[in-house]
Amino acid sequence: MNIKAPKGTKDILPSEIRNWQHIEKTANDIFSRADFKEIRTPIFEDTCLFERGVGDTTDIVNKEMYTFIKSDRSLTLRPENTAGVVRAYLEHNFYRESPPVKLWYKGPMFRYERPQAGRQRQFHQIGVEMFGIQDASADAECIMLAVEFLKALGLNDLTVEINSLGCNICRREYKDRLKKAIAPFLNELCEDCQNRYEKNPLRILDCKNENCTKLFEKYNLKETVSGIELCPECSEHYNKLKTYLTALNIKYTENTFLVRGLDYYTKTVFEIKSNNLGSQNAVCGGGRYDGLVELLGGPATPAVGWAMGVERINSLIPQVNSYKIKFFVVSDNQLEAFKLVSKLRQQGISADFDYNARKFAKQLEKASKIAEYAIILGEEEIKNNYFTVKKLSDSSQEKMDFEDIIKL
RNA sequence: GCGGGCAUCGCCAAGCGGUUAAGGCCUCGGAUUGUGGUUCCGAUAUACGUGGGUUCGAAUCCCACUGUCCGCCCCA
Repeated sequence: MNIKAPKGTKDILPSEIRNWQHIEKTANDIFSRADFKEIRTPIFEDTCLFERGVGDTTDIVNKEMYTFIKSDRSLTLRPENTAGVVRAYLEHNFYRESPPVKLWYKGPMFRYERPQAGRQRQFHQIGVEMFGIQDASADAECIMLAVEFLKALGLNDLTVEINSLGCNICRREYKDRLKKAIAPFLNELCEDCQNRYEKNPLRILDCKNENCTKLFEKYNLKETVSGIELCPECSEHYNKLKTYLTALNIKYTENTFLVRGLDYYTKTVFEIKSNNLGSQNAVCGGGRYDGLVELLGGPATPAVGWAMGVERINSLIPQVNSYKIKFFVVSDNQLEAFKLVSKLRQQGISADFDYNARKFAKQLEKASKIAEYAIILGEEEIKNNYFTVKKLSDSSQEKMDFEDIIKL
C-alpha cells in the first residue's frame, strides 16, 4: 500500500497545528469585536450556485471546479465561499434582519489547479461578508478588519491596493471607453486578451503578458484608464472610501489596473499583498458585490467582503513551537504515577507519565523533553506522603504536597 | 493546459561508472540498579521513486512514467 495525500493537498501536522489554531483564534477575536458572527456552510453545493454566483466566464468555474454527480444532481466542492454564504443568507431570510448582517467564515476550498508556491488544490480561506450597507463605511470596515487581523498576527508591512470598478451603469460606459482605448492595438495583444475583449474587457487590465504590458505603456493605457470617470454616485462612493481609510489611518495605494477575477464585483475592489510570498503574492482579496444577492434570487442587497488564504498568511508568520505539558510523573510505581496523573488532569492541569515503566533515568530524560516539571514519586515520597518536584529548566527541586503542585 | 529544476533510511545529506552506499539528526538500549538536558558506546535484520535501456559492471549515463518543487495562466 502506497497511498499518499492527493496532489495539491497537505496534512496539517501536530507540529504546525498551533499556528493554525492561533490564526483561527485571532480571527475569532478580531471579528467578534466588530460583531461579525461566524457561519459554517457546506463544503459542497449545487453546481449552479457557483456557475451563477461566481460567474461562468471565470477560470474558476470554467476549468477549476471539482464537480461530481450524485443522484442526478450536479454538486461541486466549493471553490470559494461568498456564493455559499449568500445562499445561506437567502435560505435563512437574513435579509429580514436589520442591516448590516455581518458574517465571517473559515474553512477549506477546492480548486483544480497546478500546485505551486502558495497554491494548493485544497486550501483554506478565512473571509468576511457584510450585507445591507450601501455606504462606503462598509467597504472601509471590511478593509480595516483585514488590516487589523493581519496586524494582530504581526504582519505590518503589507500593502493595501484599492480600485473602483464602478456600478453596472457606469461600468458599461467604462467598458466602452476601455475598449475604445484598446481597439487601436487590439490585434497586437495576446490571444487571451483578444478573447477577453468582448466577453470581459476589464480582465485585460489584469494581463501579465510581457508584450501586453508593454503595449499598455506604449499607448498610455494607464493614463487613459485612470482618466475614465465613474458615474457621480460611484465616484462619490470611491472618494468617501478613501476619506474613511485616511481617517482610519489605513495606508493604501490606488491601482487602476486592479481587477478581481470573479465576476460579481462592483465598485470597490482591493487586494493586500506581500513581497515575501513568491509569485502568488496576494494575501487577501475582496470588494463590493452589490448585484450578487439579487442575482441569486434575493432582494437587491448591497454587500462587501473579502477572503484570505490561510496557507499564505501562515507562511508569513513565525512558527510557534509545540507546547510542553506541565508535569511528567517519574516513578517506579506505575499505578501511583497513573493515579497522580489522573488527579492532576482532573484539576485541569496537563500531565503524563511513562507507559513503559522504564528506568528512572529514562523517565527523567523523557520528562525533560516534553514537560516543564518532573514530579518524582518514589518509595520515600509515597511512604511519607509528599512529592519531589523538579523544575526541568534549571534542575532546582523541592518537596511539595498536592496543593503546592496545583498552584505551580 | 504549457514550461523548468529535483527524486539516496522517519528527517537532513555525501556520493558524479567498480565503495561492505559516508556522515549528522531523531528513535531505542547501554556506560550511570532513584536524578535528565553534556559525553562515550551500540542498535534500528533488504534507503538509491518506478519501468526499460547502454555497459563486463549503474545510485551514478540515456529514455519513459510517476511524484514533488518552482514558473506561466489564474487566484487566496
